[in-house]
Amino acid sequence: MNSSSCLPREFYARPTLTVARALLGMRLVRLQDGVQLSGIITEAEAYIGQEDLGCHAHSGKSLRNAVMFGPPGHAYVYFTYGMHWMLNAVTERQDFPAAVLLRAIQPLEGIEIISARRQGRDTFGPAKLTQALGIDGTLNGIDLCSPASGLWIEPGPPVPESAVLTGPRVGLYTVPEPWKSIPWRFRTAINH
DNA sequence: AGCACGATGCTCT
DNA sequence: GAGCATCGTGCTT
Repeated sequence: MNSSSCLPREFYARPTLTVARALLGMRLVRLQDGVQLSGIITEAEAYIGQEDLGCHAHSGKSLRNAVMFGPPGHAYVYFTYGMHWMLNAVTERQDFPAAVLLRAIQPLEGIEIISARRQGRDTFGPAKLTQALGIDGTLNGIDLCSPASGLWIEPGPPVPESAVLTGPRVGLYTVPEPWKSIPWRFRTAINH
């Protein structure tokens, strides 16, 4: 696959809900040690600005969330629950902290390697996705619009509106309403 | 098929 | 010291 076809920065420099929806069906590509792995994005969630009490940026800029305050099209990768890495794509304009959490892929290239890393289990889950593609904190802040970083997103098969499901974001147990239930989760209706 | 729980360590108050 | 944008196991229905 041609790595020059990574999505341009203007793709990410749009409203976060637009980007989250548009990422469904796109191909997430990881080039690591000369081996290319990829998968179709099937689930994503929007985290939008300091008003959003579910967003890491809600209490201001910190060392951890600083990348979200930067320019769009970069990877915000953070560590949680003592063992899991999460991958986000930064959206909107510089200084407006927002991002899309990538929550699931359907493996496309490098299926044997992915299967081995996952010990035969699925890749539907934000930490499963990063484990499958070998994504960790060393990729925090990298530019998704440059293939040199080894991680980028390319166009993929379009997902029709009829195949898009929405609902509340996952895992925000202690986040107050309306943020806890606002339907900012997008997924492709496929049988797992 | 669904729920409860333990693992495990970083970040910020 | 508390709280995680989770996962896999093991137990219950």
